[in-house]
Amino acid sequence: MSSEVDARRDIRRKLIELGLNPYPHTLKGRATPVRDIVKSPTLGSNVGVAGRVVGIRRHGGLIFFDLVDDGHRIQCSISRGDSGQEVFEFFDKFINLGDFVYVTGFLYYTKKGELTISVRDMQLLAKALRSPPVKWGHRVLDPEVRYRKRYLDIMMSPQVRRIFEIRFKTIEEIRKFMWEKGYIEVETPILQPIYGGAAARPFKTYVWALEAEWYLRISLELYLKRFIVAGFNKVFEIGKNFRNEDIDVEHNPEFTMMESYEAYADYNDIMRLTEELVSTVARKVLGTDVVEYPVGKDLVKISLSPPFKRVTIYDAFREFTGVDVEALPDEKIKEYLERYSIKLAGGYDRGRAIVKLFDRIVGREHLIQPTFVTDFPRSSSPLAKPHRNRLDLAERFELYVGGMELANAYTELNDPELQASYFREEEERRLMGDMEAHPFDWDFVEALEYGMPPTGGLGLGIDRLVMIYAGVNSIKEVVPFPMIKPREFD
RNA sequence: GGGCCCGUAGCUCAGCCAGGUAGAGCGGCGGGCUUUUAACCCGUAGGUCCCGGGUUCAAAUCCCGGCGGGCCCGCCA
Repeated sequence: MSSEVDARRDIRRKLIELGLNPYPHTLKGRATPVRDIVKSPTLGSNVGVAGRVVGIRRHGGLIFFDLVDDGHRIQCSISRGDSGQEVFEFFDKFINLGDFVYVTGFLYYTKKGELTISVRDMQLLAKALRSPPVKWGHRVLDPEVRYRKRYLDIMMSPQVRRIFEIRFKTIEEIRKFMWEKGYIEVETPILQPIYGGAAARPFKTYVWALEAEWYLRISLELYLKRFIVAGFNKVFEIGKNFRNEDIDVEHNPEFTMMESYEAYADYNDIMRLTEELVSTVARKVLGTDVVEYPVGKDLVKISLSPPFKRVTIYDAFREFTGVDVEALPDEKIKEYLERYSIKLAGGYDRGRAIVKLFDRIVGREHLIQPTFVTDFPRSSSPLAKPHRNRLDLAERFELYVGGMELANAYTELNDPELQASYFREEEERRLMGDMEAHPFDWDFVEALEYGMPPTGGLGLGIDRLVMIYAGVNSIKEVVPFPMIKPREFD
């Protein structure tokens, strides 16, 4: 089974015996990025290139091989005649697929017209003891291998590499966008004595120094608002949240959020900010704000150009189901809950029931093109400010794209007395068994008591945004190292 | 939490339904080949058939239990 590894260990040993370090500290010369060489090749010029050997084609006295450097491939050739006996035999005896090498030589085009380096000298930079599992450019297929050994998935498949290029470029462009809007990027604690800002089951941990049980944050919200209380007008943070819940194609227990808070803004301002961000970042990252996203068996064109559609949650029900939920008596709503086998932890609550029904019936299926769903029932949104025109609603919106909730935002609640009473409601539900009810955060209420200006806040799911940008419908495709059970080493 | 599917060589898979010597292609190794590019030709090595139990003269194959993975449903973003 390990015969291949054994053979390569032999080569490693032989090299050492010959006084050739299989893992040298430095290159013998200068390496130019393959990206630059491919972009504007100067024929006949002497170049030095470093990379991984991902393909070898032997033709007797001539060998073609492919190097990949930072995702860019270039072909090299070694021949007895042009490269010399010594270089030829070094490659033949000591180089395998997967090795990192440094080569110098001259650029030319082969008969088939491919840009190639005619190698004159080479240096082994790092010996690989294992061969890549697939040929370069071909996808690793076993999903378990892909997720467990993601480095192989990325190494061998440019399509997979591209997804992560999109991911990290997206994060970079979001930062630039927010900076340009005058937001300051801040940091808040990941370990917290009281978690909050969302409805979710937390991860618990123990702080030895304080002899106390703490939590990993489930959102960034309550600490960012403390920054607004502190007097910063525009803050944002990009960071990991942790929710101790199930793993599926839209959820990973550890996921990345961008949250922002802006003093003197309301949720209408935040809608404009959000649609501008989503389209601007798309254009920066992809060069376009029109994407294709798999919905069921179809690839659907999605336009991310502002303005996005705006619809209240009640109008969305009317539009997509023909049902006037607003006018339904509680008994009817309970019937619907029954029909869709939705259980409400913590007892029946009209507002929260309506939101659940919305998630189930409307959101996933109908909201493919970017849509702001607004004005949620107040009782479902304990951190949002009641609607200026209707006390039973909250000034809240969710952004849906591709049937996924991408963002959640409020005109933030800044009345400490109301906030305390909403926390009390949550506490009651918690006592009635709702594991995900918000815990009462006294310290946060006290902060509000010192005065928080009118504020608009946004939470944006980065992983899901990247899914939309990359056109993939599983969060595992965009999380570099998705959560998976560890395996014993064999 | 519930359901469905999958697990055989480094990789992709066949063999399982209908029990009877463990197979192919690619990759590896050896040989040939000086313009190939998923190179080609010849040869060769390589297996805990996921694990444990049961049925049977005989289990990769049938049955039970477990482990791992994927997908769907429920819940959350």
